[in-house]
Amino acid sequence: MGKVTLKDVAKVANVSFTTVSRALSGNPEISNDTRDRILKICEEMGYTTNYIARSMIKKKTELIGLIVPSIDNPFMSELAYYIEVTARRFGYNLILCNSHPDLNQEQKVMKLMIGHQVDGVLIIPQKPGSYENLKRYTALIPSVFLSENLKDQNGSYISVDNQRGTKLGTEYLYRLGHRSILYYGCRTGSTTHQLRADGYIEACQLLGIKPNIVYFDSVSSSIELGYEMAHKALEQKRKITAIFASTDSNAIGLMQAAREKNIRIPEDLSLLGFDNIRLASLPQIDLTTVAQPKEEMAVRAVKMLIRKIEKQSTEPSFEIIEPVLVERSSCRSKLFEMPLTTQT
Amino acid sequence: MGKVTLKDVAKVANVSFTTVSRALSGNPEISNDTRDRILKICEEMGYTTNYIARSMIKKKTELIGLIVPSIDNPFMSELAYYIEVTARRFGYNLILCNSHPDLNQEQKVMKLMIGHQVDGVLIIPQKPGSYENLKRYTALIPSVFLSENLKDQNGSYISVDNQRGTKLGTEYLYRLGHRSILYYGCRTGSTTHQLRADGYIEACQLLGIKPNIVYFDSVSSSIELGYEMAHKALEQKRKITAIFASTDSNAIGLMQAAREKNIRIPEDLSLLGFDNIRLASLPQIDLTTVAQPKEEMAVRAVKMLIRKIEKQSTEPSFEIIEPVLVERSSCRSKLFEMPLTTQT
DNA sequence: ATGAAAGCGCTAACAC
DNA sequence: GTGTTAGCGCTTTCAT
Repeated sequence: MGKVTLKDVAKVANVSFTTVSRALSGNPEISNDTRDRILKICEEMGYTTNYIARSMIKKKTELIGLIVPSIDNPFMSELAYYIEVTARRFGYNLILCNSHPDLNQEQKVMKLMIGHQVDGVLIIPQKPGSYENLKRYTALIPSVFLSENLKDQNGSYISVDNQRGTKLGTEYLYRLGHRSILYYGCRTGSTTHQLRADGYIEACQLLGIKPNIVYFDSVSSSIELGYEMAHKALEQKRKITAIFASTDSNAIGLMQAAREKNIRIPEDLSLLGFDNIRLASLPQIDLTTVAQPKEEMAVRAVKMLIRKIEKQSTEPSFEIIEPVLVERSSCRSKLFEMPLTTQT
Repeated sequence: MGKVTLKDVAKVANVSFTTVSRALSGNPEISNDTRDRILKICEEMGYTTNYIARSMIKKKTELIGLIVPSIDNPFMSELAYYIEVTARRFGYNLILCNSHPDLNQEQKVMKLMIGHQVDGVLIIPQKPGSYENLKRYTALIPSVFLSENLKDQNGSYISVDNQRGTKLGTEYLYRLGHRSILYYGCRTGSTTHQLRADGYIEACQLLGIKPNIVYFDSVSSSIELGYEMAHKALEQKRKITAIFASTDSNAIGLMQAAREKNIRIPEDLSLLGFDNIRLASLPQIDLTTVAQPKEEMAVRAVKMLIRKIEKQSTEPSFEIIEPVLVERSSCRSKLFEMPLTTQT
């Protein structure tokens, strides 16, 4: 198991180990003959560079830490995929840690990563309190938060324009003829959710319709929660013609509850989601939704982090990504319902 | 950004840096006074151990490499979640790489991980050829393959008992009264799929019913493929009463095709899957399936790898996990259809 | 064009 | 108990 080192190669090639190092690093101050000869010997002996040793000197590991609440969440695993691919494209590898179940754990893995000398950290925060929780460490090392607005706190982040997203969605429903739109599942205590609700309210005011919001008093969204809370919301049914769910998960949970109540989507009720998780595109779901462009977010987060690493900067900066409406089949136009006579 | 080192602390504490090292490592050959004093100074100065430097000497990085085809696949991200949690419980961290799109890439990331001096590698193989593809490197470093049978090739692996799984499933359908069961989506060229088909055939022979298999000529399963291939398979409808899909993805794709053809599941057709991916439990899907116990597989894979690391062993070994039938609503009993008179 | 030597931050073996 | 020294595998001066 003893790995082949520069010294081993040097011995065989009858040169100093410095020369071998030069051959491998493409240093020009070496004759082509020796370089070729050495490279061939390296290949034969199965030499592999020890990045650890190199890091000691270069003070760079080419490692990026990725902290996610839980990688088995489809939204996060998709982000993680694009992050890994992008990072590797720029020569960086990923150390992955789940920060669940609590802020303590999140701190612990952050410390761990710093100990491993990662060049920078990408954090998908676990809770609204995550930024405060990690502040002490993000000051030490280039860090970027992903997917949460850090409004008013001076950290770096990439986030979708949540407010614009709900405004967009509300306008879309309005254009389809909906005038009584319920906003479903605003999580109290989350900046992101606050912004989403704000966008909805703003659009309502602009369009002259009355806002109607169902709040959730929980720390995370899930299909189960969306299902449980749905029954209450669906009681309002007579009045409302469309529901704008704060997340796709909530929407999908509600979808199930609606089915049990024999409320057809979109015939009886239009349903709009937010996030565009994978599930939304499943034929059995086919949910119209306001998409967070995951690939773009991941790519920009990695690029921002690498810029910070290269400048050794911990200065805050941020980028806001435009959301995109993805039309599927869960919303229908109410316009065709109007009797033609009204137009004459 | 210059991090605090042992030397820095030593200077402040007025001791040699060895003493500081001893204080931190809990070495007993040191007075309580100095230890406490030093620990306090470390805390104040914000010292963090440089694992990189430690690794150089210990020749252990406490890092495990995880190679997955694509982390955004829900099955894999779920496995990855349990792997990370288990690994960290044993003091190991994870380096994550996606091996897509090809065997070349898989080799590249494997080399990379070895370069980073990971203590061992966990591989979710990309293709049947992956083992052969990585052989050269798995010989160098403790490695465990996960989720693929490596029958006849001498590598280490953890896999569900695929053959037993399909036997189990077929028997289940038989018990429900099905006698004409189509096996849907056997991928040619995959050992795993071969074993699954074998289990189905074996059960059929034991039960005295005729095997009926639809083969897929592709390298991976997906909902889309399951959907596309379904139309042909559903033509056989008159004769068959149940379909056993080789994977949940295939089952879900077929489900959609069935709906378009107005074939009701389970009323007109029973459907059984394999894997128990997250989607299967979605209320809108609710697919009965033969589950791969993901958590158990992940835990056992990590434990096996750590055992190898501790023994510095590259000897092959394997563990086969028992599949579990998860009943949901996509299969129905045909028994009640039989007129009672037949029993008199 | 090549070699010798220093040193990255740490642990471990050996003195005292 | 504490300090001294060597050295992990590599890159990077500085000589030659």
